[in-house]
Amino acid sequence: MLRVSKLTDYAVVVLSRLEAEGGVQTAPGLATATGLGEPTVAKVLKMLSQAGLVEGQRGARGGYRLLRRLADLKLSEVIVAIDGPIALTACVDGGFGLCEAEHVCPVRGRWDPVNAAIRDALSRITVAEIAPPRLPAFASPATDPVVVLVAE
Amino acid sequence: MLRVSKLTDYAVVVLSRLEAEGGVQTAPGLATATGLGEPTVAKVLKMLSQAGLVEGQRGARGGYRLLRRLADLKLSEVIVAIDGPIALTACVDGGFGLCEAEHVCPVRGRWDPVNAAIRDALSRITVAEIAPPRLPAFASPATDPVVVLVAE
DNA sequence: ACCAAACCGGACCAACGGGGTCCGGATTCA
DNA sequence: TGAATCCGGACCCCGTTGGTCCGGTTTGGT
Repeated sequence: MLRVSKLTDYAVVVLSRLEAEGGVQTAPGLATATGLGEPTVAKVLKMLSQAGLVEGQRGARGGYRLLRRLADLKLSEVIVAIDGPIALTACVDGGFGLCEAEHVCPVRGRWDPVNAAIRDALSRITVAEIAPPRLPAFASPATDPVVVLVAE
Repeated sequence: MLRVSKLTDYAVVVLSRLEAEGGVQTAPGLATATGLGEPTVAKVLKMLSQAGLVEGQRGARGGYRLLRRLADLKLSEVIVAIDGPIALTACVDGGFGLCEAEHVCPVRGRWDPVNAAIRDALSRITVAEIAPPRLPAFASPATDPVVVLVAE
């Protein structure tokens, strides 16, 4: 269906929350602030950390810190960090001889301009453009309102 | 992984073969010509027929016929025909009611410009541009190296 | 009139990957 | 020392994808 994973969507939410609050924030804190599951948020942050988009500080008083402004962060970077390389066809990855029709497949390498076009389009959009301008205090649900944890 | 389905890839192969040979061709014939499984080719052709990209003629001496030149066929049309609507996130363009975390999700509708950018990029590429210029049935020496495109 | 070829519209099933959870270990600060 | 927190895995459930198959219908040829 030509879709990115949900994790990428979550990453945008978490990143925007990181920038909105600023400083160092813990994974549990971000989870409650965004309404997402804590293990899921932790997973997303781990991936973003491995990709160098955020930095993790271990130990007590630890947490995650944004390394770049969202306005300087391309959406393609987030997608690559979560979903892996942007390649529309399955034949491109691995390099294994797994494709049984390898010697028959006539379109090998022909998707390259398509991949380039997609990559170009996604690199022209910054995370700041699609991030919610401000995390709305979603007042609709009857559940306990999410309290904004102010650092100080 | 931000990829289109294999069926879409097959569709490009089948379409290019349809145009290369011209006229009306049967699904089994296209299967043997492309090296793909016959049921798979039939499935792809059925989808393309439902989308109005090809026309099926039933009965003996039947087969499928290309309705438009590949140069006039946008790649996005093929993707939509096989994979469905192009929407990177499960929440399709402001759709309501389907997302269970509707009141929690803070990025609703924010992926719309991204979707638009992808659609635009894919509609600027024709099938003729990525279709193999000629189908090498057997003699393909696999010279073209497989390139992995990593978005920056 | 009959049969074979071919499309049509489904249902069906196995395999893969995504989504989510959990745990033990390492690190840092009070 | 102990609590808080990140880190790096392993693990399982489930939906989608892919590939196949079958009966029905249409059409042309003998």
